[in-house]
Amino acid sequence: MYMSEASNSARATPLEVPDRVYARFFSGLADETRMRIVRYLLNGPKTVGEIAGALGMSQSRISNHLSCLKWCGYVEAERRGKHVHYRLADDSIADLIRTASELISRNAAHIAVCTQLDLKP
Amino acid sequence: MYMSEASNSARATPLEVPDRVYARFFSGLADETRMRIVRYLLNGPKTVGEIAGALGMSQSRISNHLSCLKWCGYVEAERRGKHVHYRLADDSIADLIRTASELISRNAAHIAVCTQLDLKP
DNA sequence: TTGACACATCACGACGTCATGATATGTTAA
DNA sequence: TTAACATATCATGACGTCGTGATGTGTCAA
Repeated sequence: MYMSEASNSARATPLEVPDRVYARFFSGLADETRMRIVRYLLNGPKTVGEIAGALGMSQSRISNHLSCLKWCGYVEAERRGKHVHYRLADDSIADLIRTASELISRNAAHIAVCTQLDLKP
Repeated sequence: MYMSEASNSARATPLEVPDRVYARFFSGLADETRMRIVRYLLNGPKTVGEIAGALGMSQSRISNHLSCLKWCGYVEAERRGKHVHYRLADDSIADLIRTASELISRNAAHIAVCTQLDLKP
């Protein structure tokens, strides 16, 4: 899904995160399907099939989004036999979502109808 | 991209946020230009012209993105004479960015070999 | 080895989002 | 009022991202 040039170097403790990387990172949560997956994984590790079944979506769709989430660092995968178990990669992802929900709760009505540059209130 | 809402929650508490709204909210930060604007506004309120000048971008481009950020609740606008001053709408937006930077930094090793996030500064 | 299962990847069409440049709205001062 | 400035909005074309369905890869058991 995502395409980009390969990176050349990254320091062990990068103090400056380029805005482009921030944007890429947040784009991981800027999709309803991926958001559903991430929030579903708050319940604990799940296999691809479990996620697909729980969300009522095709296996390829879930797998595609999981691979996107993995690249962005939201989830980690571990193969166990035929299955691959996915889990959230870090506890602070829950913090991120909690902070967002607080911000959203103050402006939910507007956000729901936000259509980016094509505003039609 | 946008699908209808899948059956998601059963009767929600007032604070429950639909995943599609989460996605919309995070899409506000899922663009490099908007990310630059938001981070620039961490320095304090600025007019449209100031932002456009500082970032070297056209006025219409900045204005378009500001209107998007406003709808998503990231910024607030206040007109003073001919100018419109924009500021971050909430202090916790800085928290959101800081948490993200920690997550990104924590994944430096993985991101270093990531072919989808370009880390060049 | 074969078959079945679980998951990953790919190509394609549909549609969303971007930057640009032209134009419209609003504000102030002369 | 008019002119100049600051900002907002719109139409267009380029490009990115989505979901689907087909196909590829990996694992295990018989």
